[in-house]
Amino acid sequence: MASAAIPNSKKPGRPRDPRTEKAILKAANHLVTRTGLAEMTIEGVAERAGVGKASIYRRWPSKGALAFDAVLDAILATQPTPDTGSLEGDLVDTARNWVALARLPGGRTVAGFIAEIQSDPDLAAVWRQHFVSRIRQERRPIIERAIARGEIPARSDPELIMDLLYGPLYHRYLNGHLPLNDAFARSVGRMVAAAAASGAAAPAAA
Amino acid sequence: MASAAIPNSKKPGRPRDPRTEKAILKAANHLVTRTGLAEMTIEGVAERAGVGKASIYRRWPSKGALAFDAVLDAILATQPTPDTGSLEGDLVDTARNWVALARLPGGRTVAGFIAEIQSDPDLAAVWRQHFVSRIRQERRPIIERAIARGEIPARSDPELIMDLLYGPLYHRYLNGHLPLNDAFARSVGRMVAAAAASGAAAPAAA
DNA sequence: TCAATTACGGACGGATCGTCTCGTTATTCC
DNA sequence: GGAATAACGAGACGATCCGTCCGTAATTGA
Repeated sequence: MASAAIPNSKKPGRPRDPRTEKAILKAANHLVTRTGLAEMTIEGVAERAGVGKASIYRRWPSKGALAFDAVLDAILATQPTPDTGSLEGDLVDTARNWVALARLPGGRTVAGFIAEIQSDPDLAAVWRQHFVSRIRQERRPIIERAIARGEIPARSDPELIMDLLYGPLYHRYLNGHLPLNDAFARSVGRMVAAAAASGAAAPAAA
Repeated sequence: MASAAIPNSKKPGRPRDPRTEKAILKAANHLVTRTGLAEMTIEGVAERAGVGKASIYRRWPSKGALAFDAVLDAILATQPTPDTGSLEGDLVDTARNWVALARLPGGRTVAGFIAEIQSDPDLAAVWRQHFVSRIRQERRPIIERAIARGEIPARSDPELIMDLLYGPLYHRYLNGHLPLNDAFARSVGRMVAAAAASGAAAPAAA
């Protein structure tokens, strides 16, 4: 009954060197955070990592997929789910954390991914599943606690509230038409909390 | 005192053929709306228009600038400023119009520009000035009328309200994590109207 | 008439893509 | 031990597209 649970290499041929993968990811992380995803090239990563291009293509199907693996964990680590005791407090903190990430060195990294997924459907699917949906799943307790506290109606749509919160932040982040700062984050959190408290996020009773 | 008001060619050298410019714009419009901005190439436009690449670079500094000129008027023409008599009605109509544009054939055109400006600062400046700011300017009466009707506080921030409205629409449009449909447009308009009516878009009194 | 100037279409060198080949190395199966 | 297999770094390769340069054509002004 020995199934595929054993990580022992049982396939013939030379096994992949784990250091190769680490070197590629490290080089990709450096280039994508320093120069941006658009400027990062597979050839550049290969040169910096001291590997052949084939060793990259053997592991990742595209530049975007590699860059995603190279930076995802670090980005997610900066975005905890707050628990302040009120809906407005949680929404404001969430928004402020996001703005703080965007203003960090390398803060344009997410913008590079949004740009990339507009013309790479495969990467878009990975992005939605492992980034957008994952963060939203982690933020669900904010809404659930607000409902439990009686701050908002029980039927309030969590996805709608999340879109209302993150949407304006991404909007300024991607368009750059107005400052993306702490004051804006607070305003957005306050607005969304007010809208949700008014019951507008629940199906219309009329 | 004859100033530069006369269109007569008075500069030396061969004058530009006006048909060349029209042919380029027509070819660019076709390619950007059919295949997307990322897939459009200057070489492709030149071939389709039957002109040399230099004739394109002589007129536009980049692919994005050309595409922008080729499609801007058509896009703006689909986005009128509604006047329904209520803030919620105006916001809902604005959102619905935008969603309708996004769902049209060629509806990914704007996504291509958002992607492009993430790595083209010059195009980003043009985009902000001639698209984002222009649309916002045209929507100002929505807020002003709502203030005049007493629906929202006089100090309400129009930019904040616009970001709250457009942000969530763009968010679903660019990420594709959830459907961008008429129901969503209505919900967003209703939420933003509720938030603004609550006074959350005005500077905190506390 | 002719020098100066600018537009024209097409040719050109350069960057990067993704694939492929080379000679070598590490591992499995018999 | 030896054949088969697959990963390794290096880089050649054809393809695509970039942005500029080149020779020619059209126009102005002296």
